[in-house]
Parts: sequence; C-alpha cells; structure tokens
Amino acid sequence: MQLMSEKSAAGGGLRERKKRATRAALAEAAVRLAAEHGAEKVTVEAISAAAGVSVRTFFNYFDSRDDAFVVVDADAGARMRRAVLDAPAVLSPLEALREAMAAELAEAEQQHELWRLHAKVLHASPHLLARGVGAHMAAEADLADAIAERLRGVGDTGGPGSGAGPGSVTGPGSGLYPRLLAAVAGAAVRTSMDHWSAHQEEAAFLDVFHEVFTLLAAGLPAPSA
Amino acid sequence: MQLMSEKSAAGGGLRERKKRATRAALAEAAVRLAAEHGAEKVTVEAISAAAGVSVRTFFNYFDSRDDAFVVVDADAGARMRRAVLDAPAVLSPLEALREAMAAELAEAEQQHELWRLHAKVLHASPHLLARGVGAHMAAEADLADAIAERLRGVGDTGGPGSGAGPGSVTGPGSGLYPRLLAAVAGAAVRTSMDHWSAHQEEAAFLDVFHEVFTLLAAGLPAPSA
DNA sequence: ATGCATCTTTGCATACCATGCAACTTATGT
DNA sequence: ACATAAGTTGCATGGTATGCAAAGATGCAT
Repeated sequence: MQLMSEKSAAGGGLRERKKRATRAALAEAAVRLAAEHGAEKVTVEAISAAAGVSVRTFFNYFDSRDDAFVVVDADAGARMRRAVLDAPAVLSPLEALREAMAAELAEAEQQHELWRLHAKVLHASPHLLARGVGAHMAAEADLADAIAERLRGVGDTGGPGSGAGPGSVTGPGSGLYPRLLAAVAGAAVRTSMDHWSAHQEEAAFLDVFHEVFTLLAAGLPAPSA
Repeated sequence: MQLMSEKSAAGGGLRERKKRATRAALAEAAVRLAAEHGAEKVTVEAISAAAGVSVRTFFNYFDSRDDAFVVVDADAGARMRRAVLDAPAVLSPLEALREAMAAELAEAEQQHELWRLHAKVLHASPHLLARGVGAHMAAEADLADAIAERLRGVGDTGGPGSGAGPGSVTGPGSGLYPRLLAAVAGAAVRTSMDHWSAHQEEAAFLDVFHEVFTLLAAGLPAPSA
C-alpha cells in the first residue's frame, strides 16, 4: 500500500496525469487570454471554458482567479532545494543558490513562449506582479531551509530552528542568514527578470542574471562613475 | 480608482483632515478586527461599521478589502526618496538606503501597538503577507529612482531611463544597479521584520536590521562555522 | 470482467467582493 | 448666502469564492 506520495513526479496513474493536464490547461488558458485581452478582463468563466471544465472545477485547482496567472511550477521549490543540497561543497552558499536558480530558470526557458507571455501579463498589471512575488515566498522558505541544512553539513535533518543552540540571536544558529540569503537571491532574480523584460532586445537574460549575482557577491558597491 | 487628491501633508482644510481621519479609522479598524478574529473572517461590512461609514465609502478609500490590512503610510516612499537624496555624499548607496529605511522604521515604531498588530495580522495569513510585499514594490521603484538620481549627482531630475546613455546594457547607465539595490534592500528589511517578529522577545529589531545590512555589504559570505 | 472504495467533476445555493450611477449632504471660495 | 466642487450613501449589477450532495471516473482486489 504505497502512500502515493509522488505528487509531482512524472507519470504515475492516469488520475495524476489528468489532474496535471487540467491544471496546466487552466494555467495556460489564463495566461493566453490575459495576454490577449488584459488580465482584468478575463473572467473565471472564460478561463474554464477555454480549458474545457466547469467554473467550479477551476476553483478546485486554484484558490483565486489571480492564482491562475501567477502559478509557477509548483515543485520548482523542491527541485531547487535538491540542487542546493547537491551542489559541490566548494561553492559558497550564494554560489550554490545562483546555480540552483540558474538551472531552474533554464528549465522554465524550455516553455519559451509561455514564459514570455507570462512575463508580459505580470508586467502589464502590477497587481499580479505583486502576487507573483508572494508566490515565490514559499519557495524562498524552502530554499532557506535547504541552505541551513547545507551549512550544518549533512546529518542533522531537523527542521529550521531545531538546533537554535547558544549562538547570539542575530548570529549563526538563529536562522537569519539562510532566510536573508534566500530572500535576497529571490529579489535578485525578480530584478533580473524585470530588467530583462524591459530590455529584451538588448540583453540576454543570462548576462543580466550573472551581473546581478556578481554585484551581490561584491556587497553591492557603488558603481565607479 | 481612489480619491486621494492632492495633499498628504499635515493640516490643510477640514476636508483633508476628515478624509485622513476616515482612512486611518478604516485601516485601524481593519487591523484590530483582523487581529482579534482572523483576517479572513472580517468582512468589509464589519470594518465599515467599526469605522462608522458605509460599505460603499470603504471602497472609496481602498481598492480591495485586503488593501485595508496592508496599507502602509502612503507617502513613506516619498520620505525615503528625500532621505536618500539628502544623505551625506560620503555614504555608499547601500548605506544611504540603510539610513533612509532605518529612519522610516523608527517612524513606524511610534505607533508601536498598531505596528505589532499589523505584523501579527500579516504573519498570520501568508496571503496578506504576499500582498504586503507587493505594496512595497511601488516604494522600491521610487527608491530606485532616488538612488539613480543620487548616483548621477544632483541636477538631472529626469525620470527612470531618461539617461539610458551609451553604457553596456548590464552595466552602469542601464538602471539595473539602482533597481537591484532597492529590491535587495527591501528584501532585507522584510527578512529583518520577519525574523524579529518570530524572535521578538530575544532580539531588538535594530540589532537584526544592522546585522542584515552588514551581511549585505559583505557580499553575503558564508558564516564561519 | 465485476464490484467496491476512492477521488474528481459538476451544478446549485449562498455569501461576499467590487464598481457604476444617481441622489443627497457637506465643505470651500467669493 | 450662493454656487460649486467634493464626499457619502443606497441601489443595482456582475464577478469571485465556498459548502454540499449527486453523478461520473479511476484504481484495486477479487
């Protein structure tokens, strides 16, 4: 009696596949409709119709209409967590995070067209952009845990704060560093995407991404005039 | 859209004062009710009743119910912008930003009790936390502009991108640095608040805040074990 | 293949959110 | 005091979101 925990791994039963297909269809329909008509003019009814399901079913998949525009691959967090944990020990935490995020972004690039539409839609309505940021926060929490685990060295698998220990509250052991790192890296990625989104013709995304992390690693020095 | 006409500075006519009072009453009622009953259980009707206005009037002040929980002082952005521009020239951009934000946070601390309730409410429902993050993005854009202006030296007051210039797209002149700085500093502040919120009894907020910016300026080095 | 247990979809009812509009009330300037 | 601009309110309307129970798929063991 397997507990059927493989919620996100490929394949599985027909049920899982169908659910994933429906979810993807809804998300894609939402993005395409929003790109064409503007996000605010797209009703749940229209999205549901385009995906071939009832309105009620839409709400079985998303907690709110806006979620459909914002959804990022739900297990990107898990993948990045793994990438951070598996990264070579010689990499600094920031570097490990950079590599994990770069890999994830490369993954997203495979659905090239949808990714761009997505960016377009979010960029067009600040309201959704904000929600997108929020969506990343859960992933950032996962990343913070992964970083904390990596810092402790493998072995202690306790959750965050399990080994609060005697360190200073603001110092190591408080969990502040991993969370800061995850939050800052997330902000860096969003800034990169935003900048690239506004200069798509002029710069490659990876160039922006690279420069941003270089700036971070250097402590955000004032640019020499 | 919103009413929110001209002046946000103190005083003025009776009208302005009444509007500010009503807005404050609504925001405060929203936060207090949410702190007591949970944000999701608080209806617009309840908030409006507590503030002594009609439901319709509520929507004259806020675009959505959640906005009432999230509202940060609307002209905090303008004040920080000013602080960044007026900061001593010897400060690095990151330092100038740190000082501006510290001043703003000290300001918020004056309404101590409300600030804590606010933090409690946002922390209790991730949904609102995300929205709060979004609310800061507008302020971050203002800050990015201020930083850009500061970097150019005073004089050119043009908007963002006005001096795109001939620099490399990822280099200075592209506006990437100011935006990154603003976004990262914002993430740092949120991380500080979050961490402090979870360790309120153990650490002073300013200690956390200070450590976070020290880490940033050092390039987020791996903590020595 | 058959039948049962489980999960998913769907329609319906209900409540709340959000906006436009018109009527009414309250400040402001002269 | 008068005219005007600004703010408030109720009503109507349409979209969003959830609980519930019936109907339709799927998984699994026999």
